[in-house]
Amino acid sequence: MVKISQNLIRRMPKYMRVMGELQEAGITRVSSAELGRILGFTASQIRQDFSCFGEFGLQGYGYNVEHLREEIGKILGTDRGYTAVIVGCGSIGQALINNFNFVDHGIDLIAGFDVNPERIGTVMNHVPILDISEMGKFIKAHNVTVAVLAVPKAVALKTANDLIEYGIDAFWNFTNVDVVPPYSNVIVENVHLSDSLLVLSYQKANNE
Amino acid sequence: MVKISQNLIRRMPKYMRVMGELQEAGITRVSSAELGRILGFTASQIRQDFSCFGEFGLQGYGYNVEHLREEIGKILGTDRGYTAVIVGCGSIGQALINNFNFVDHGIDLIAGFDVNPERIGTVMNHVPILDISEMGKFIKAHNVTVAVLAVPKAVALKTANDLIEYGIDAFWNFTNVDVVPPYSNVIVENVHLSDSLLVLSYQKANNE
DNA sequence: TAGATTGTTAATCGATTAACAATC
DNA sequence: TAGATTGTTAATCGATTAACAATC
Repeated sequence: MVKISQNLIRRMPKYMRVMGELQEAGITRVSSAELGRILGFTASQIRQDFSCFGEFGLQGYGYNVEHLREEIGKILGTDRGYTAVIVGCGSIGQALINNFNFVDHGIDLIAGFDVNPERIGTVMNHVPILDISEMGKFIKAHNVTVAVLAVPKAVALKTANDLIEYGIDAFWNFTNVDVVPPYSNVIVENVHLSDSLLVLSYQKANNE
Repeated sequence: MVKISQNLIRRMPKYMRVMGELQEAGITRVSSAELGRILGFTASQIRQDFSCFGEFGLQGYGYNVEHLREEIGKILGTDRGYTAVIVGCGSIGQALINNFNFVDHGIDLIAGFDVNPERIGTVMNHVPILDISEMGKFIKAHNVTVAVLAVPKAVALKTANDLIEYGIDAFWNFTNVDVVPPYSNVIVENVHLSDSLLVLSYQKANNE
């Protein structure tokens, strides 16, 4: 198979999103030209992108929306039954528990962990909040795929190291701490809100 | 001046972050080679990047950390005295108010807006929460630079259009709704958490 | 001065776009 | 069949890297 560039990987979720919207709108087929119009990409790029993973279209017809969506889902791993826990249930953790639809991404959010006794034992949006001291046992018992790291900066590194010890090898990292360097087989996706806001500031400052 | 690529713009906040860390650590000078080691970039790329904006270094010496940080700040607009309001103070909005350090990005968060009477009139982390019906008047009176959009999906488009009418032309968009298409002179920075999680899922699914 | 490191030009590499034969 | 649109190869474009003269 061809080399999958970082740029291409970041475009895949966008294809996924559009396929969902088309499906909801009851549209059953779509051409690369139409997809290009929707996303602001060239038709060429879209066909090139898909061809890196297989042949999903039909000459003279285009792409079947449902089928393409399924295939992209397989590529992105949304069909794998992944599970997640949120570590740190402060305001960021709670915002994710209450607002982010993990199920839509094929991920089952099975628990939150915190140190605050007022939170421990509660249930937020069907997710039980457990004592962080039980985390090791829980993770070993439940085959957890992803740890959502939303703890305070000061304990980010220590918590990440603990999680790695418990067998976690994929982090969705909301702390502004680089938690990865030496562990090359640990996957970290950083959510750098800072970078995002600074890009906006740049655009504003250089708009005219 | 040279053309500034999107890739370069997205690297600038990372340089900014490292300069801050170096400064905190009391380091006063740094070479492109050392920066490259820290960030995982080539020294060549770093010099090339900086040269798009000016000459900030000194042959045989490298870059003065404080000076370079200041210059990058100017490029990113952190010295412009921008102000922001948060529109929608549900859990995402509150998480930002309580956790995100706007001041570190040179931005003054001056108000939140909501429809919920229980929130209106309160103060969160020094930020007053006001009735959304007063938003138009407030924005016209206070020269607001950025609107942080954190309202429910259903009212995202309507709220964005209102804000544009009140004179807002820069959005930090936490809704999963594209709020921009036709308004070409409105800047939108989308925080697509979905995309981020799907990339993580992809990496996990294709790790071995 | 000798050593270090920049800013910049040229070379390479990779990603996007264009073109088109294959085929539904 | 004629029209449409894919998958793929080739051409172009842009971004990264290498090299080096300038100079602190």
